[in-house]
Amino acid sequence: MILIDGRDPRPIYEQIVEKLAELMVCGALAENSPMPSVRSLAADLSVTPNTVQRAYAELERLGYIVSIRGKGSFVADTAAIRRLGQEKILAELADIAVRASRAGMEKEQFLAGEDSLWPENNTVREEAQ
Amino acid sequence: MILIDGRDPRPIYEQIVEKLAELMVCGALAENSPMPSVRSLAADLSVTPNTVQRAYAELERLGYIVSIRGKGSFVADTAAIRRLGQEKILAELADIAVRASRAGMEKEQFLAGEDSLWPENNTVREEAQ
Amino acid sequence: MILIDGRDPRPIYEQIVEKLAELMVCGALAENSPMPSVRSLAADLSVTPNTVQRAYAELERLGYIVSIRGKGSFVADTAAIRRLGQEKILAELADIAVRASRAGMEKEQFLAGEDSLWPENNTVREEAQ
Amino acid sequence: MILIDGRDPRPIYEQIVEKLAELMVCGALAENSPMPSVRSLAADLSVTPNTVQRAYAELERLGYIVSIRGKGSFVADTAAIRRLGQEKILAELADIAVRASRAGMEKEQFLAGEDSLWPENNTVREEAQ
DNA sequence: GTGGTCTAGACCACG
DNA sequence: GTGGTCTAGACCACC
Repeated sequence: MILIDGRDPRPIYEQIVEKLAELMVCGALAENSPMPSVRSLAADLSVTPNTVQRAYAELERLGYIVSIRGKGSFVADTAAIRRLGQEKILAELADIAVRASRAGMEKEQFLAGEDSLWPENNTVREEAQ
Repeated sequence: MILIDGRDPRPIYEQIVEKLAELMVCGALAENSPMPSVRSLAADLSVTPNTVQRAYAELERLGYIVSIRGKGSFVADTAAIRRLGQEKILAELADIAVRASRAGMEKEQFLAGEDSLWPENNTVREEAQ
Repeated sequence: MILIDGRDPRPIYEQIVEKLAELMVCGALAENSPMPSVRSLAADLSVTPNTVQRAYAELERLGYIVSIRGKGSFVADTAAIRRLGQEKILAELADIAVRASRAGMEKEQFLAGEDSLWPENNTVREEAQ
Repeated sequence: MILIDGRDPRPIYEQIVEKLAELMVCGALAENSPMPSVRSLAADLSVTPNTVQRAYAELERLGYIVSIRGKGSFVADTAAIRRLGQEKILAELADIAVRASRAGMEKEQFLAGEDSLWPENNTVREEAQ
């Protein structure tokens, strides 16, 4: 389902949070559907349940899931999650735009790169990797 | 010259690296111009020279500066640095694009947001927030 | 009659206890009147009878109801319950007062806030929020 | 400095958070003053450093302290903390007021109790306990 | 020295 | 079975 990268400098629980959040934003995890249990996901990832627990706690704090003691964890309102995700992406985009500007890129150059990088184009190009 | 943010979770030396790299990408630090000495910069930032030293080492590893024993540190080939910076930005842009696509954003929506976020536009529009 | 909040971190049985206790303190459940049977309330709330059973046990321990084997559960002496509830509230009030004092609030400020927060006032004032 | 209560049903780390937050709201911990280190406080309280660590993480998330890797943890802007604390107290007061109202208390009764419970009065009365 | 993460195991309350 | 807390000990990066 998801994979953790030992070379990634970020803590494991944070990688789990990001991967799972992405799956929800993509719509791969439907609203109200049950998350894998803390223990089972921990076994799958070969990490201690404690670490998964921490990731789930973070996800709940961010409003991505709700955890119910004795019943399990469930993904929360998907529409809100997608909205949050899109806002986050636009914020990152704003940041990258000012950095591009300071790096001396022209607006047209940026938009062009932007245009050609959109995934639907990539599928047409069929590049390796 | 540059300022350290105590609330930033990243290590201090990394903040220094990023700030200095940005100054080079912007062109604020000209090619071959001498970097401030480790000790003077450390005094300016009120950090231990050890930390600045580490930042300089990282900058040299990244190819942003060259250190010459007994003479000091100098900013390296600016054009190459800018090129590197722009490539890095495009890579990040590609990543953001696929995530936006997966989050259900339309290409037009993305490009529009992109267009309006470009810094020079923002200064011109001056909309009420 | 009462509703369970899935997002409430407290255990379900505790929510049931609180809701029922409130109904008694309000006077909505008259003295000696029969409580709904464990099974019927469980069906109403869509929880397992086990959970309601636990709530009733807690209510009996607190002196809010008396259970008579083979006959059912009945609400206990209402006057005493109300008195208990009021004492509990005053105790909480005392705690809040010392904390407010330590937080640097003036007595007048506290009493004023107190005055304006009384429910009957709120309905009368109807200020724009 | 602070004491944890084994009979308190709340988790230990939460008790620590509350106690420390209170000390800051009271002004007992001055702005920018260093918090005890995770390990030393853990030793004082006879709990594992992990538990104190969690409490500190929560305090940082709430904006009460800032933790700097390799340097220690420091109490944040005291004025803002006090303001937050006072708002929290007023919120609790509002809650308790509606409960008192529902419990059949008269507004005058509530305000009177309120008035006599203010700590400055207590010091005059010099009651035991 | 500091804060932060992780492990391996245990216990608890809940449903 | 579930989520949640805690322990005892380890390791890491940073200053």
